[in-house]
Amino acid sequence: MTDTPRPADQGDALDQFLCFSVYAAGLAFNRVYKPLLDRFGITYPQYLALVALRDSNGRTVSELGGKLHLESNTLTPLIKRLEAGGLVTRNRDKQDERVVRVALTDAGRTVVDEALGCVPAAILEATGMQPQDLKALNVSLASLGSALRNGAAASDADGR
Amino acid sequence: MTDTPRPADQGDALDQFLCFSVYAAGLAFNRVYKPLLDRFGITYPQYLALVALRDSNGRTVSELGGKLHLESNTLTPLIKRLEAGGLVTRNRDKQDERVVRVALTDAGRTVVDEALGCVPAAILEATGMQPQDLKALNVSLASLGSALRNGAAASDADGR
DNA sequence: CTTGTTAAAATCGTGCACGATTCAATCGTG
DNA sequence: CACGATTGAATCGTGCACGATTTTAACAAG
Repeated sequence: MTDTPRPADQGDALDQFLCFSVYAAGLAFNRVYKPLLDRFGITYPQYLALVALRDSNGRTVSELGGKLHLESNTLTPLIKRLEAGGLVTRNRDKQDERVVRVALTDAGRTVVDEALGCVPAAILEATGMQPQDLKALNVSLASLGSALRNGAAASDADGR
Repeated sequence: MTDTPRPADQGDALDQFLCFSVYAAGLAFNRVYKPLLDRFGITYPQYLALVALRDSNGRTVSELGGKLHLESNTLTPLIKRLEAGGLVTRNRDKQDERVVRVALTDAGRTVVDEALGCVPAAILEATGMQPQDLKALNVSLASLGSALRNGAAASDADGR
């Protein structure tokens, strides 16, 4: 533990790629979250969806997708699994039968609240970083993400 | 286009989560990479694997996994797809028949070199950020990633 | 009312990521 | 040499992410 005798992950071309750091950090987050969320019987994307629903319950699949940056082809099965677990309900909107509104059940709200009560603190500790550093990193990454999303649209509108 | 008239992705709890910024940035990177890599017939993880191989050809599956932070259950099928595409070869080591050595073919090397010739520049442009800012972000993220990986190991050795 | 169009969600096929397990080769010790 | 333990890779089942397509509902002329 005092030394990591694996000199293999330094100095390679991959380490110069920001995209790889993002990719690897995503994998690492997933692995830290997994044992924490297993106790609630949910996965990491499901956790994100539940947190999004907590903020604005009864949103449509599209609206949820807008927050999570996912389409219905990914969200529909995920939400159905949450429904099968009794954490959310899915109901067609009476005014517009095309849209499906997703809402937390009482059990679902309990799970999110309990998870939010302990998971973020555990994650914070796992990062070993100061809250203000994490916040700064969060701001940079959020702006990177929206640049990548808008940039793709811009090059479409641009000239191709 | 000058403005993004969707007020839906600001101010939510998710936006306060660093893990979500990492997750969303990863999705966004994937979407920018996809059309760029489609022309070479490879996926984003396959691209990362080829770049890793370019640095140290003939590495074992485990060594490659050490660089990419992946296990054989993920790498084996990925490498077999690269082999099916004629980009790498897989050979059992003569000294130790347990290990499989993966090497770029000439076609594979050509693909990586051509991809590296144009893709990184396109990605840089898509981020719309200055190289030094990206570099700083890369350093922060790399340290976050290794903290998350070591933190898990530390809590293993720590009190359990 | 009918027909063409748009919009939201769902469905399908492929590839990734991972926990758990299996299989074969190597090694360690007797 | 033998045999239990370890190691490296592969296999299997589940869930995610995505492109492409389909289905159903709403809407807009005519």
